[in-house]
Amino acid sequence: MYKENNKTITAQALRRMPYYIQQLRILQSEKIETVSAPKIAERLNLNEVQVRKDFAAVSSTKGKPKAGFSISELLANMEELLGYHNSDEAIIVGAGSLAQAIISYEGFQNYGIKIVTAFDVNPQCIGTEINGIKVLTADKISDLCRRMKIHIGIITAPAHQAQVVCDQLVAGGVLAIWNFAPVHLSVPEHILVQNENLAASLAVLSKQLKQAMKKLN
Amino acid sequence: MYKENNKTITAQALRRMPYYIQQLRILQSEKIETVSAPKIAERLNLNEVQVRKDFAAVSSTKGKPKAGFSISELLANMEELLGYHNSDEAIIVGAGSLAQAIISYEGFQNYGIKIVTAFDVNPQCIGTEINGIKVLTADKISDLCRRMKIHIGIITAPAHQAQVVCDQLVAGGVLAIWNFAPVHLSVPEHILVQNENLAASLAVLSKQLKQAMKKLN
DNA sequence: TTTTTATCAGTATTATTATATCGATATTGT
DNA sequence: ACAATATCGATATAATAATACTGATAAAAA
Repeated sequence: MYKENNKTITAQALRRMPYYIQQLRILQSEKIETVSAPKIAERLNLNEVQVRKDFAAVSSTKGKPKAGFSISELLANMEELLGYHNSDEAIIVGAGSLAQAIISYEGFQNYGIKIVTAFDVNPQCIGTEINGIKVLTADKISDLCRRMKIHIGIITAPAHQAQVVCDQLVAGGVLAIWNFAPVHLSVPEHILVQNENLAASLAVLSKQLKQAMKKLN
Repeated sequence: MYKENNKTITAQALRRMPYYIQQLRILQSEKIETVSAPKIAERLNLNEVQVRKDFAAVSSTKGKPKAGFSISELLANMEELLGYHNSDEAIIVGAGSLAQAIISYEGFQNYGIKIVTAFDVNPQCIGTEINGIKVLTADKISDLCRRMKIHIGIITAPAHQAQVVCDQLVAGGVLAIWNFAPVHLSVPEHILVQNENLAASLAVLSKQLKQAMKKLN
């Protein structure tokens, strides 16, 4: 749970923000200026009250009965909240196809994160470029992080290398780690780890599907 | 929330299963036969009670005071739960680097999902292979899904194509969609959509980091 | 054999998140 | 100007998830 000008935004609400932004942008491109919570709720298949609360939690101004909220203000508030305008540099470790996908991910920089270098252990990759980002040898991780004061590390290395890489990042002074390896990472207390575990999502999907199929029979 | 032999597994517990499996496998490889909830909790930085409840929810046998749970049984139960042994076929739409990463993802089939074909609109990709999986032209999506009775579709296409692709999948009889495009998909009631939104995770990470940095100053 | 101890199962409590309800109010149409 | 209506904010309730507590018990130690 996070606070922004004495308002509280829940973790779940934060995860919904990108979807709101997407919808608001669409409306904005249609020259619409205000929108109500129920309208957005309908478009995103969410509960009306939930959307209104989320809007209230980020919006710097109040919504008006009947009219709703100002789209441009909501967008500005959400972008501010998500750190669109203050970019922080990041590095990525493991220069495989996942790294490539992440590097070329549209709207990455919008979230205040800019990938400056990639690392890999494979000598074949080293020296090459991915979307304009150089791939360096993995021994230099801590060194470069320290010199460039990098705060964010992204791990797309294979599971068996993830902990080693993680330790190097921490040694280099990295504060937040975005981990795509399907393993738990041990880190000191103060380090943030955000796990992006395909396996976990797959587990949920697979289970849900099993349920759904059972119903069909 | 899901039921398995009159036990209830929460969605959150399900997401933790892959982590448990990972740890249990490590212990098993060290020839250890039983493990207690607090031990696993410590390794994964989780609450002891949470782990015990999760174990109780999947385990076919009870844990023993002082000794804990049988590792091999827990593993068998978790694998069964996640559908390790009954594979369902899936297709992936959008044959870019993300698709490649997913296709080559280790242990994919473990979750009961096997990718049989990829699709793309780009004529350059069509006919090529990614890790042994053929890339076909996107017009054939519904047709192939229907003919092969595919139940799972994975969308790695760009945001602006996602809804079109989604509609084609639904038209082809797909029941569950794993969506990597950072947009909301409109689907009929009965279709399952699992969103894997990098933007949403990034939003959380970025916000957390901002908080953490504030503390440091 | 008795005591100690780690762990369990079950129940209670708390925290978080989602949804429902209701009176107040700005806008629209009569 | 007035009534109808969509939407708001606020408060209340419900659902879900996490954590704390307690007495019972199997295994290890004395």
